[in-house]
Amino acid sequence: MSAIAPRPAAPPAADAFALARFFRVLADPTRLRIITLLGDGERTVGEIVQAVGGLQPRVSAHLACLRHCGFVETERRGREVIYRLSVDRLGRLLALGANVAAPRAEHLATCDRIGPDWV
Amino acid sequence: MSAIAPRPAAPPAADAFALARFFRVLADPTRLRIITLLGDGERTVGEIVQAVGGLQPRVSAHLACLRHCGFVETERRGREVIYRLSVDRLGRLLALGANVAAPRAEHLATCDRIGPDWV
DNA sequence: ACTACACATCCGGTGTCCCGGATACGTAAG
DNA sequence: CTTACGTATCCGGGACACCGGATGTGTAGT
Repeated sequence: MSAIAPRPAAPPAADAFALARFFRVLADPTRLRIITLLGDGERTVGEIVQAVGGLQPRVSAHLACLRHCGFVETERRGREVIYRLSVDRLGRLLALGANVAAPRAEHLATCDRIGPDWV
Repeated sequence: MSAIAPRPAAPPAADAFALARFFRVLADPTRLRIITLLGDGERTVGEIVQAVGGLQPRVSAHLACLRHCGFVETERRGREVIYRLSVDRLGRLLALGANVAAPRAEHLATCDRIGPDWV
C-alpha cells in the first residue's frame, strides 16, 4: 500500500462533504453561543435557554443536534439535564475562527446572502 | 480602555452572527475543495473548474462568493484570472477542523439533515 | 394518585441557499 | 472587424434548515 499522498492536489469529494457538514453545524448563531457558553463550564438546559434568550423547544432542538453530532454530552441529574462539551479542541477552533473572521466581521455581518447568488 | 474581558460568559449575539456567517462560507463542499486546492498554490479559473469537476458558471459564482468575503484575491493575467488565498491562517483552520471532525466524519457523512429537526 | 416542573419531540410555514442552463462581458488572435 | 476563448452574471426551480407554537415524556414533590 502506498503511503499517504504527499500533495492532495486533487481535492477529495467525500471528505469535503463531511467537513462541510461539520462546519455547517457551527454555522448557526444559536449553536455557536451554546458552544461558547459551554466552553465556560457545564450548564443545565434552563440556564442555556436563559443565556441565549430563545424559546426552550428551539434551544432544546439545537442541543439535540449538537448531541447527535457528538459535540456535547449529557448527564441526567435529578430532573435536570447537564450539558457539557465532549470535544476540547472545539474552543480552540472557535477562537481561531473568530481570529480569522475578525478583520471581516463587519463585512460578514452586513452580508445578508452568503451563497453564489447573493447579488 | 479596559483590557480584554477575561471571561465572556455572556455570549455576544452580534459576534456570534458574524462568526456563524464565517463558518457558513466554509460549509460547502465545493468552496472547501476550492480553498484546499488554492492552499496548494494559485490557479486559474479553468484549472479550478477542472479540479472540482462542476460546471464553470457555478464554480465561478463560488469563487465570486469567496472573493466577496475576502477569502481569496484575484489577478488578471492576459485573458485568464488567477485566484489565490488571501488568508494564510485559512489552511490552518481547515486542518484543525478536519482533525476535530475526523472521529465523526463517518457519522457526519451519513447525516442527511443537520438542523434542529433532522429526525 | 395527582400536580408541578424540566426537558424533549412533533407540526406547518417560510426564507435562504444551491443548482443547471442560457446569456453577457472582456481580452487576444486572425 | 470578426472570431475564438476565458470568465462573469442572470434566471427559474427545488431542497434544506430555522422558526414559533402545541404536545408528549419523565422525574420530583404533596
